[in-house]
Amino acid sequence: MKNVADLAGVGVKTVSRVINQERHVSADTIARVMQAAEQLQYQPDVQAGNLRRADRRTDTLGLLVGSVANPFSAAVHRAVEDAAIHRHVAVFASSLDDDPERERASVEAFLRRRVDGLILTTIQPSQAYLGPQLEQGMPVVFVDRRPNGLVADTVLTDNLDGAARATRHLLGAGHRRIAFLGDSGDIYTAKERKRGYLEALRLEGVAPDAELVIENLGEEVQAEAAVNRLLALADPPTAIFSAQNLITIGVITALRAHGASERVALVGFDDVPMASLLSPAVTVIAQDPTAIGAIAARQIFARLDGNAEPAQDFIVPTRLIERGSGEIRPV
Amino acid sequence: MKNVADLAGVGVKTVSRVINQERHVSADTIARVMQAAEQLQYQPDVQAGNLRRADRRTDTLGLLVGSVANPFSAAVHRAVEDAAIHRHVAVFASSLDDDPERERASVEAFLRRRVDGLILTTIQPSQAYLGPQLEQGMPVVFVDRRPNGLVADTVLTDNLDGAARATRHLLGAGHRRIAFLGDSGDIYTAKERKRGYLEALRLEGVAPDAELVIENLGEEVQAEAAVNRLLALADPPTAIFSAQNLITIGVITALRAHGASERVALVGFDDVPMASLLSPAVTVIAQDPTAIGAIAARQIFARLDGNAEPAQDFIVPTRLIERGSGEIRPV
DNA sequence: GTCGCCTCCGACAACGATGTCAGTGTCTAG
DNA sequence: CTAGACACTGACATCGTTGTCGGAGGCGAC
Repeated sequence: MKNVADLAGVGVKTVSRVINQERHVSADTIARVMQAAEQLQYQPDVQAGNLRRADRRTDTLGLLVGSVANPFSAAVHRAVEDAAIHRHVAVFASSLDDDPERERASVEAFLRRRVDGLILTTIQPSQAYLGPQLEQGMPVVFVDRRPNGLVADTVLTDNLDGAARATRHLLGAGHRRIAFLGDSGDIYTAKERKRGYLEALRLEGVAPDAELVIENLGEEVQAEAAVNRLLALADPPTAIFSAQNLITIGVITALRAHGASERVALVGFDDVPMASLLSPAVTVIAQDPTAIGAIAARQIFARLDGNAEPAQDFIVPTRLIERGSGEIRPV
Repeated sequence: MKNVADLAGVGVKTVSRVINQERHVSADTIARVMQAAEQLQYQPDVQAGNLRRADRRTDTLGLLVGSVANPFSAAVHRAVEDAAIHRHVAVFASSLDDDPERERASVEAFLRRRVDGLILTTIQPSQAYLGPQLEQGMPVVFVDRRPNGLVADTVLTDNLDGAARATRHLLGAGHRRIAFLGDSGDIYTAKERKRGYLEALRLEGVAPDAELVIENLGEEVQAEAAVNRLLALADPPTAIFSAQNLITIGVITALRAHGASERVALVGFDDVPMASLLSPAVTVIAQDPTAIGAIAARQIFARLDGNAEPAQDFIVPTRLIERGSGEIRPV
């Protein structure tokens, strides 16, 4: 900036005024400064400005999602980015990988860089460590999973309702032996979805069978193995509710291998890529990651703009997409 | 930092020394400072430090990809993140959307934030505007597309070879009427893939038919329409080479609708999600986005660590995955 | 005892920008 | 002609941190 000022023959403050489009600079001076800035390829340093600026904004956001390579997370990321770009806010994106240590490291990295706000998916047993930041007025929005030990804005899929709906859909097709395949019970969404499954069974008067409930499936191959076990039972399930994306894919693979995909009904939680092109096409409870990201970003910016209402929950509804696999009736 | 110093009863410089683990601080003082920092939940401001620090590093990277929601881009992003996290480097990720204005805005946003390096996918006709940064020693690596008006490290899929291989594969199955479906000829990868297609035809002595070459397909529905047109020709193609991800999906949808998916052969460039679960399963030329991201990050860090060799091209090979659709023989 | 070296520590300037304030010049109303 | 308002400008302090430098004290070698 000093160089620009020297070249234009003005003081640094005047350059600052021109760059920030403040008033009280003559047209002539503006032209000279602009030309000098152009000539020197001057780019202001937002961090340095931020140091002295009154509002202390860095125009930067920290986003922590499951994994930037996961389609659900990627859609959330994209929605956040689209909201941020309009405000000239840049987004730091990190992957959680359901690793508590990564949560800690990422949040710390964000805070050291003085982001204006945080959008977080979490795995640690408690997020109380963010208390000081919240009190200082930093906007924090949790997405996909509810925080513990802290009250803050949270954007959630309606997991309970979606899982119940999936289960009711299968019950409605006449199924009574419906298996539940889910991932680790430590994860908020997994717990909720299992709860929805059990509740729907209860309301219909169907006693849950522990044999049909398999959890802690982290990867596709584990889901495949689980299906293999289920189909080998004396009284195998006639339908499967798969409570997560990758698990659904594992289930499809395993059912195919057994030649059972036209016989055993399947409803998955969270949409699967290419679902409508598979045969049978896959019935799912679709989430709306774009809405989740958009709402989270909107709330962050509302807070930055002064909204000081009490923390709020945003529940994003799911949508049942009937494509075929969920409408198979028991034999 | 001032507060920590006061609380610990030492000077600010001593706090700085403790935080940065410099030598010449007594164990007793270290303990006092650490305790004060803990008590005040002190987080150093990396940007302020960077202002004065000799190396001027912000431990920050700018990454511009096609779209963070696209699986290919997401995999690149993930690979970059994994490399960065080990060096405590945070990544700004942005989406290009093949919009020149977005390229300009994103790069500017990165530069204003003084990132240590750039990993870019570009769309503008020239990247000469980055000349000054390159000269100042900022590492810039281009991924997926070659830059124009600038010599810099570049990581590319072997588009020419991959496209030629796809075409040869179809020729080898006996096809002579092979359609080419690609996106905008303005895009580097599209040009290269078309070149590979034409070259393979030429080497085999097959005259290209302009009727069978359709370009500028940006979205799935356009690809579907193109297939409809192709199948309505007097002498329709017996095979299709689809030069991009989304186009391949559109082709599959359209072939299905015509009941032609078991009759018309298909090879796609870039893998498609769930490809092996479709019927017929989709034969593709798979790219390796993880390798691309990893190589780009490695090169950025090598440059930051002082590597000053001339700019280099990294060509990442493709892999032909035969799954069925590409092995259909002409009737 | 003195010199030199080393450890430990803090005062101060500086990084690149902005907020404050005061100074100059011009215009308008009385 | 003068006072007051307002446009325009730059000097200076400041943001949170680190580089430089010098001072105080301890220790070993001569």
